Amino acid sequence: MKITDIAKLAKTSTATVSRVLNNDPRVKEETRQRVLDIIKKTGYKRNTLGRNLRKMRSGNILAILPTILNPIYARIIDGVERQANKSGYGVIIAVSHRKKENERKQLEMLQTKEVDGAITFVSSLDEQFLGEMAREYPLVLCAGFTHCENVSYTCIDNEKAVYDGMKYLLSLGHKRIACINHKFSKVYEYQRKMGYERALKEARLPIRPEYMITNCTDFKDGYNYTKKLMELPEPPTAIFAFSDKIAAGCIKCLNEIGVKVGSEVDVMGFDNIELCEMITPTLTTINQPLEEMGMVAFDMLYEKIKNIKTTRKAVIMDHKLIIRQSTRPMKNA
Amino acid sequence: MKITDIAKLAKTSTATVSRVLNNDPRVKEETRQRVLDIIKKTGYKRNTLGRNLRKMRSGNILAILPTILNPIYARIIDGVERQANKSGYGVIIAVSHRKKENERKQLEMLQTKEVDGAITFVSSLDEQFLGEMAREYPLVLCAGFTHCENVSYTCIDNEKAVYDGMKYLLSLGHKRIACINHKFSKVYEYQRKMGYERALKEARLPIRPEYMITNCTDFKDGYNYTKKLMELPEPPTAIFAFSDKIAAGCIKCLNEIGVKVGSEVDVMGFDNIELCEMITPTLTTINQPLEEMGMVAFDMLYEKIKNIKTTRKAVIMDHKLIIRQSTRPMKNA
DNA sequence: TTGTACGCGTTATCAC
DNA sequence: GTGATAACGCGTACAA
Repeated sequence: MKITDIAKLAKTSTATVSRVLNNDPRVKEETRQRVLDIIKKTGYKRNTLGRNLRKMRSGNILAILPTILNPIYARIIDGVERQANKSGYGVIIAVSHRKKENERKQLEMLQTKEVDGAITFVSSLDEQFLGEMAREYPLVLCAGFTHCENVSYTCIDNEKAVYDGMKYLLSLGHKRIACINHKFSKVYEYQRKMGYERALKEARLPIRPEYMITNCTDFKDGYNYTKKLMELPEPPTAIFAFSDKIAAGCIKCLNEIGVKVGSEVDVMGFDNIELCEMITPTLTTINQPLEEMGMVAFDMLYEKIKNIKTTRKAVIMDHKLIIRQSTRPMKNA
Repeated sequence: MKITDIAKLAKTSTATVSRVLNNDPRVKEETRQRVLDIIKKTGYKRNTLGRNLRKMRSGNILAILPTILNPIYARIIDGVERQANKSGYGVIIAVSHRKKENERKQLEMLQTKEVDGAITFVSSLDEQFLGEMAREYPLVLCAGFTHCENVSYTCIDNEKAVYDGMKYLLSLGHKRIACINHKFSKVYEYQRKMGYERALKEARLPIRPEYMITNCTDFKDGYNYTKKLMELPEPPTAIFAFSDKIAAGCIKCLNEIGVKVGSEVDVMGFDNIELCEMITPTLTTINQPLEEMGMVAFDMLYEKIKNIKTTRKAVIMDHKLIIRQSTRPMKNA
């Protein structure tokens, strides 16, 4: 059943049927009804494949995730999907597993017109390549920072977020604060490090390399590094982990070696995922507005799809300190 | 740049170019090279829109999720995506938010040829409607059970899974075991209830309605219901929650009211999500092979896409008891 | 081994 | 308001 069949049955032309389907106002009410009747009677559904070819668009966008198992990305996608849905776009997810070749191949879907635009996250591709793609195709970076012209992006101010977290820990009376950073050499990791160091400098406290853990990916790493930190001659009195899962690893470790979290040693996370409320003690953290970032990312992409000439945009979202049980004023402060 | 341009530049026909693009062996090596050279030189990429119309397929499948925020679905999608990727299919995600109208509209994408097949999860649609769609289009149910002809499905044996969990708890010496079931009136919830009751009957223990909580959705509910359970004149000595998040709520509550989990009261979850290892004590649970279920679901769908006439299939996956710290032999057993 | 010619289903243009 | 017709880019049956 195709548009020509409907036209014949309604004794009109394909053009008119198409107009009805697209709510073109210049169709006589009587004709419209006749066509709609036939459509209803036959159960005709328009074939999107033909439509897409004619309009030279796919109606889908691509979201390239490093992994979907991290709830952070799930939440961002939730925002993207919600917003895309409103504009009638479908969201195709592609998992890069942080492999350059995968991401490259996935971005090719822009060139083959399989998707009308793409949202990428912490990218493993060089900025040059990204920039070249963005010159020709709608491309947006979400939850990350880029120097690239043409690539719009949205993220929080990571330097300030960590700085604010540190200020809070310092205000509790901590003098020995460790931080645990991620593994992948991304701009935001550098920015977080800077925030950590700035806060210490302003407080006239030393920056101790043994307190600055890097190459930490997940829960298990958080657990292991915490053990090492606590074995130092002068262990820290607070640990600021730059992800909640890592912080959960810290807490797990401290619980096991009998150190009271939230009195003897404070722990702070980053992201504010569901987990924070589930562990004991509950986890103080920095909130990232992930759903909103996803929504903003889609909106920026949509704008680019509608008019590729729009200039690049940066939307910096607000972070927020969420205080829970894992941090408390020091007794001897 | 389209296929005709390449044909002209390579001094051949569009048919031959198309053959080269599709690795048709009956092209002279010399011609093939000439075409490939031009393709490389011009950076030509084939337009998928034209191709899709011609082949009357979209190259995408749809995954209709109740929500993407539950890590369970994220893990299933991981399996689906992985497998789809191998076959060159894209995965479009659509979130139904458990709304009938949403799900219905999303399934329409099959009729409009926007997707070549669909995987649905715990569906809120009546079986009749699902069955009708499945007669015409490739449709698969993942992590759920259905009576529908035409709808292939994959899931674990939920009755036996709960039964096995109960047998384990009984073997530890428990005589008063509560269970906390979900909210949505799905077949699998009924099956789990049956498993719970069968185990009690076989052990000649009474089935106490006050120990059978229902309408429990998430962490917070688990927390609240546990409080109520422990306020009973005869509180249970073990709680079997039919989701890990709910179980985490139980543990949280017990921790707070000073009841030792894993000695005074045992707690058991369901699903084996990451969380189980992160909380204290770690959570005994029933593992569902979620990634594998996603992979199987895609494979079944793929088979249907290739040949819609294939008969309906059911793949029952193995569950597994994972023992951790939240359960232990009772002292006085 | 290659080329010609047509059709996939829709929308846009133009003429009426 | 409406209808005829030409694209959109590709794949393939058929002929050579």
